[in-house]
Amino acid sequence: MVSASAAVTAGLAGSLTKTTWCMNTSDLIESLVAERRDADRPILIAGPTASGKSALALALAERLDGIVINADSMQVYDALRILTARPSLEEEARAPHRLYGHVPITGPYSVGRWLDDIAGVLRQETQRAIIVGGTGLYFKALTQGIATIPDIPADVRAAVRARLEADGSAALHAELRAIDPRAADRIPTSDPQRLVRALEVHAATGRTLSDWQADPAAPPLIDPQFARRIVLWPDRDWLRGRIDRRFEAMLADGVLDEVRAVRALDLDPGLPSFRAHGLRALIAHLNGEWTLEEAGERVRIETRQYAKRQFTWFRNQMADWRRVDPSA
RNA sequence: GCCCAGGUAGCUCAGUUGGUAGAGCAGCGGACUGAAAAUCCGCGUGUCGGUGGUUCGAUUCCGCCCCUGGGCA
Repeated sequence: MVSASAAVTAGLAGSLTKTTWCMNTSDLIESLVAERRDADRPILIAGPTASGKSALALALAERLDGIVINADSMQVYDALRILTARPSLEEEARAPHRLYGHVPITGPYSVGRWLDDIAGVLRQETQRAIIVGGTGLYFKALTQGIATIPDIPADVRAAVRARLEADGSAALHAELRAIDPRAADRIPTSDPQRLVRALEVHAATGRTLSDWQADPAAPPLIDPQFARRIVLWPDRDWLRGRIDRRFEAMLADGVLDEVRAVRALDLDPGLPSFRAHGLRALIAHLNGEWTLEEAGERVRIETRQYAKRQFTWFRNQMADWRRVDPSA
């Protein structure tokens, strides 16, 4: 008992070095509650989809009088509560929640907007910040900073995309090589998203993406050395079962009604919010193109593949975060 | 019981005029600086249903057997 909590304290103190040992979530909660002197340290909780992040964050918020702040790129959209597995109204009532569903589904959003949003929240709120989500890039920007590049006007973005369609990626890549050889070296012709990004930054600002990124970075909003950084690391098979069951729960909660309402808006399927797993598949089902069985299988596959990419990110980009096993 | 068509990678299939085989999907690994639930890169040994035979050599040809689907009784 004594030695266990001593080990926990030692582990927290040494969490900057590589942590290979795991603890379960209830031990984690007790250890964080026990460290009273560190009550101002933000808690960062990452983890693959369906690993139980939101429940852990809520439990910690209740115990520590904290505020739960979203770090998930899809849970920000207002019309997709069930599909993106956002906390329910009842859960949101148990502790303050910020940056959930605060963006219209029709709107653009990005890591930059999120950084602005969370900066505002951190400035205003005094309760302990518990930042939770699965979007690795958001945590990276939060703890390491990101180049300060102005917003690109929508018409510039549309123009570059139109030229990609018209001229093809090889032509655009050659163009990029002429203006920003460093970016051309690291961005493959086959990666349209990054190719377009590099070109639109230059078109809108007159500076190359590489130059912007070479600028000294602004200090990160959260000092990673100061924060408690936790990444949930469940067993893969356990997670697969959770993903399957979560989809069944979404159906029971009325996800088809939610998707039907979104479909009725007749939005552009190119919208960022349409990247939400299952949205296209369930719309296809509602249109009679797929059976529910087929759409469900698609959703489960998309979700599993995403979880795998998340593991890759966490393993290689968050190697020094403390791993906690929710399946233990 | 008879006839026909199939049994090849986890799944759906292609292929080898006899020299032990390859796609898509799934899966696994990796990258990641403003759409990141995105975008992109890499990874394919599997008793080629079983067993006998022909052959230098059979997954490929022949015999028998088993299984699946369809048809006839």
